[in-house]
Amino acid sequence: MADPVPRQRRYAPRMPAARRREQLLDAALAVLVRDGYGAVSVEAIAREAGVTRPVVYALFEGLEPLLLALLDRSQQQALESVVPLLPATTDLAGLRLDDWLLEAIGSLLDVVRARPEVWRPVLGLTENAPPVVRRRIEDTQEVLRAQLEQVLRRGLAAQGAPDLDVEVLAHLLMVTGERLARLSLADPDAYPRDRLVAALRPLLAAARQA
Amino acid sequence: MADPVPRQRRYAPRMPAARRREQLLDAALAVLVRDGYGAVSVEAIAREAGVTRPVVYALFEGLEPLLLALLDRSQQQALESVVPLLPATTDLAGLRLDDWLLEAIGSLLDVVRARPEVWRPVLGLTENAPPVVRRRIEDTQEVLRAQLEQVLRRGLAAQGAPDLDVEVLAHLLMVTGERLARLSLADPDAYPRDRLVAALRPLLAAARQA
DNA sequence: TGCGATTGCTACAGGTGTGTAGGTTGGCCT
DNA sequence: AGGCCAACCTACACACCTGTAGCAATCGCA
Repeated sequence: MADPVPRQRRYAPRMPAARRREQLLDAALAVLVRDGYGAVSVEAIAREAGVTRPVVYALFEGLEPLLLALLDRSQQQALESVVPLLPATTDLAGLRLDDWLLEAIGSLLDVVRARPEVWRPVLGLTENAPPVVRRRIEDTQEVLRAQLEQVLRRGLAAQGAPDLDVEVLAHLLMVTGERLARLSLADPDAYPRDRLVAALRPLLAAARQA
Repeated sequence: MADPVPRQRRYAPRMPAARRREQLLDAALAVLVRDGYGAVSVEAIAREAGVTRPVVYALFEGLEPLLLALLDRSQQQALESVVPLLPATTDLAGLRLDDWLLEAIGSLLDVVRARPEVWRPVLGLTENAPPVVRRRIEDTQEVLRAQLEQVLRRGLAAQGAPDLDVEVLAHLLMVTGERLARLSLADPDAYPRDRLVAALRPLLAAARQA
């Protein structure tokens, strides 16, 4: 009497909580990259993972905590790639600042190109995000900017360069990095790494000599 | 029997269609500036205007057409302020390119500071916008960027400057302008117009000498 | 003063998302 | 084998948004 045909898998395959958590974060990232922050919802994440909402609520307190967890994961990966690009303060003496900047930006482009899915959420999609998430992204960017500002300040002092507005310049370098990274992601053929780096060189050279 | 107390104005004050259209655009802009694109809906606009949804649907085909109408209005105002900053092609010969750029960006900052509510929607809030709106904003930015690229190309040719990657540099100048404008809006006291312009000067020196 | 076009409203049907309460299934472990 | 708990699910009560049909108020003008 019972239906012997395996009724199209009513239950999602079982998983230990920890693994399911990771899978949900992956699902959230997938939705986010594919459809943008605006499309991210508990519902959408559950759907993407082939699971129902209560599963999500059992593992996360709600949407925002889930997104923050995702950000923890992504930002850690992102920072791990980027922080090494900052020079140790000890090296600053013998450092040609503009050469270092060019190399740093080149490496950034490599890193971004290597793992686009990690970077897209941080690079472009910050506006539509829930306020908490946006704040987090902006805070992190500000931390990086401040770091960069320190490097610039010390580097310039060490090589006796003129009085530049280091704070504002750090802002401009950040958006420059962002834009170059985005160009690189959007059209890798038209904007290969070396072209972007080369385009930047004359600007930085100008800042070198008094 | 009837309630003689004027029941808290059941009807919104009447208005000719044309004026109501404008008011609805204003309401949309207000919501957008206050709560971001994500909060914009026909419902929210109607509420902000003190009116019910059918009124909105009577005057616009729906949310997207309304937003596009708003963009028409804002972009026209924005372009009217910005286009005059581009030099006539005839002036290019006697033009010191970097001085012109500095002056242009200075004027941009003035214009933005003068009418923040016109610029905010275009400057920051593009990500959460409906796809059509985002496309429109990006297209317009690309048009401006292409214009800028032309000015740079001709200007550099006219003053015999080195072979710079004008296309990429135009991108960088655009994001630079954007960031400076945003800094200016966010904290006018910390970032007065003249400081921002001054910070930019040393970078632009690159364009001058061969 | 009263009629008619204009302007606005109420009310309904349908869609999608949020959380949660309470039942069901599957698999490990004795 | 059978019990038990973790992992999933169904179902409900809200909330907010979209469009639209049909009714009610208002204002201008004869």
